[in-house]
Amino acid sequence: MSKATIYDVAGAARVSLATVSRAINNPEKVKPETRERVLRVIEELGYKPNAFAKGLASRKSTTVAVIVPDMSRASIAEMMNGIADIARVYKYAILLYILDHEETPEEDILKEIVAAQVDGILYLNDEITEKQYDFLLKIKNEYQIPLVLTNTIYPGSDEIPSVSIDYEKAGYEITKKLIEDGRHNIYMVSTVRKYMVNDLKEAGYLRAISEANLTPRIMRTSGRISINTEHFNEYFKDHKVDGIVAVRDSIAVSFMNVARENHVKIPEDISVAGFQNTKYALLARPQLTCVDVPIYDIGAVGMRLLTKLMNQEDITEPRVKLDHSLVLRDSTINT
Amino acid sequence: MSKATIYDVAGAARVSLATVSRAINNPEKVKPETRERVLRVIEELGYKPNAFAKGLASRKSTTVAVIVPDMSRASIAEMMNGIADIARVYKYAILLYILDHEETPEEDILKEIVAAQVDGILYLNDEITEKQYDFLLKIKNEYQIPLVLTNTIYPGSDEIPSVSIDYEKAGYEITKKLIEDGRHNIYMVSTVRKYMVNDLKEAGYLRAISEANLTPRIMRTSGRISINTEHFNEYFKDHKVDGIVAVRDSIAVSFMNVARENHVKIPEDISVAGFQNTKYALLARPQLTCVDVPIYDIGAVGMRLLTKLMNQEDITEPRVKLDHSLVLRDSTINT
DNA sequence: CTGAAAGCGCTTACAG
DNA sequence: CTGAAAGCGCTTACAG
Repeated sequence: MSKATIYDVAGAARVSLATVSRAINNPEKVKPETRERVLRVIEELGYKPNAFAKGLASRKSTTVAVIVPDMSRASIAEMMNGIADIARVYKYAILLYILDHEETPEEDILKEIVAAQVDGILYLNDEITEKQYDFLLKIKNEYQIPLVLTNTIYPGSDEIPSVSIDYEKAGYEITKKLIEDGRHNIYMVSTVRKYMVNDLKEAGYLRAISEANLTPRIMRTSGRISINTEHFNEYFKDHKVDGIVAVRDSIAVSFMNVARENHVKIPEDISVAGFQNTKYALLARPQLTCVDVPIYDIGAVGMRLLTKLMNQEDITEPRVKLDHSLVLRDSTINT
Repeated sequence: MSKATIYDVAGAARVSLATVSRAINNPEKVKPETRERVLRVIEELGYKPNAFAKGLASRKSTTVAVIVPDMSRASIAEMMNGIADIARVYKYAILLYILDHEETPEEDILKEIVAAQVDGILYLNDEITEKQYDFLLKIKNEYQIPLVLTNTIYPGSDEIPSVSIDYEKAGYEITKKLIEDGRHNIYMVSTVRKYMVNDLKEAGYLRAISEANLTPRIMRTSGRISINTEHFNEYFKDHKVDGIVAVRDSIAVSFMNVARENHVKIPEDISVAGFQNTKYALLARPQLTCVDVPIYDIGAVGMRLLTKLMNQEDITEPRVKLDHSLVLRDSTINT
């Protein structure tokens, strides 16, 4: 049996194709006996409705598009697991779009997504320019495709719902933790590239620093180890530092390595903290203190929110913020 | 303009819808002037062919399914980047299926994939049971859907093409390297769970060990840090060891941490090596010697192979093996 | 080179 | 509760 169609099922079950369709999609509208008979035939024939025909006729695809910047970022990958698990529960298929920065204009990809007739879009890119945001808004409004930002927050507008943690607060808390360690020269190590969430972490850092009447010091470097290692070595030759809050665990670990090579002791001389609570933090020595970001949950809740939107349910809060926590380990003093 | 259809374009360009279709799909069959006119209208109207109608009518979806076990494994994520980049070149969309071990029977997922009418399937799961393989074969033969195994090798059969490196050889080479370090009690640290590729790494290890007339010692533990840390601590209390080949970088790093905590020096006392050349290897201290697996390329070549299959092109070699290399760092002696 | 028409496999009012 | 029929938006022989 290559592919059984609805006609084959209808024939074998001696009903019309309309009844087959109902037995599948609106079982309660079909007499139990008929339904059973039809379902049995479906089973026997291994029938599966052709997704294209279904999508064309119903104008619903039960497919969502997930747009991600770069799969190999640890946070994105784990978020995908959360998204996929919830998508499965609600029977949505996932069309994956990985952005290749700059090469394919994002507009083209979005057009493609519209053509694919997805029922909803999950946007995981953590840097959004105003232009991109406007484009997303256009998609939402013109094409009426529900849209959720996951682990991204667009500061200006609430129009597109988002799910993340309160990064500003997290940045504030982790900085405060280092201040409690008795540190006075605390640097935030952020990225050269602008990411919305890193801006928020920086804002939280600045709030804590200013509250404590310390001098804010933000260093921007690269997420690439080979680059930031150099950079750390150079930069901290003539900078006094006793505390580091890095926007990513891996950057914090990278810093710790450089510190050790310069015979600086952690946490005795410098307290170090990161963000995310990845495997990097656990494998590092000393183990890294960091903000635990519930990244799986962010994906799951984002997908769940999208299903609500696709069902036209009312959303009470357009900006969902999940709880985070501080994980204290050996890279800070923790008195 | 919500969604322009082919009729809108045909009307505005004063041609039939057949001509519009041709202008898009077989431009050479349309008179240049007509074509230009049509294309201009398409541009103006922002027309994109409805993917469902197109799929239904043409019985091709220009979509491939990618089946993965767990997104958050570093190798899978990076492979996805390679897959996506090539998919884009050939205009294929990606339907992502993440397996939730045990919960949803894989058969159901595969049925779903068949229903989705994908043109091809990339299978990234690195453990395949005989039953699963038979099922994949059935899909390939009954439904005629091209299939490629990526970074997985099924030992028994060549029927489904695969792309990977020569893991047996890599296992052999890295073990040999430790033997050259002068090690005699070399353990392979593998996983409790059976993965095809780890079997191959073990086979290579065994070959090198037996060639050198040493005693093979395979320890199986978990990829989870909390578990394997305990396990290492316990196990190596009464086992002499001077060399470790771990099947994954992160396991090797985890071992190095335990060793250091037991005041064992690396590489002086024990040479340690891993597999993959991930960021873990670079962030570790000492930096980890390992087999470099061109994981992005494996994804890219796998996708490329699939496009050939989908175009009915002939495949000369069903088992593509990409080159790997040994990256020597400070966790081995490297005389 | 172009158009009219059939058909892809479903869903969904509309009757009955 | 069930069936006949229109329609979803395309592609593709078949004529011309």
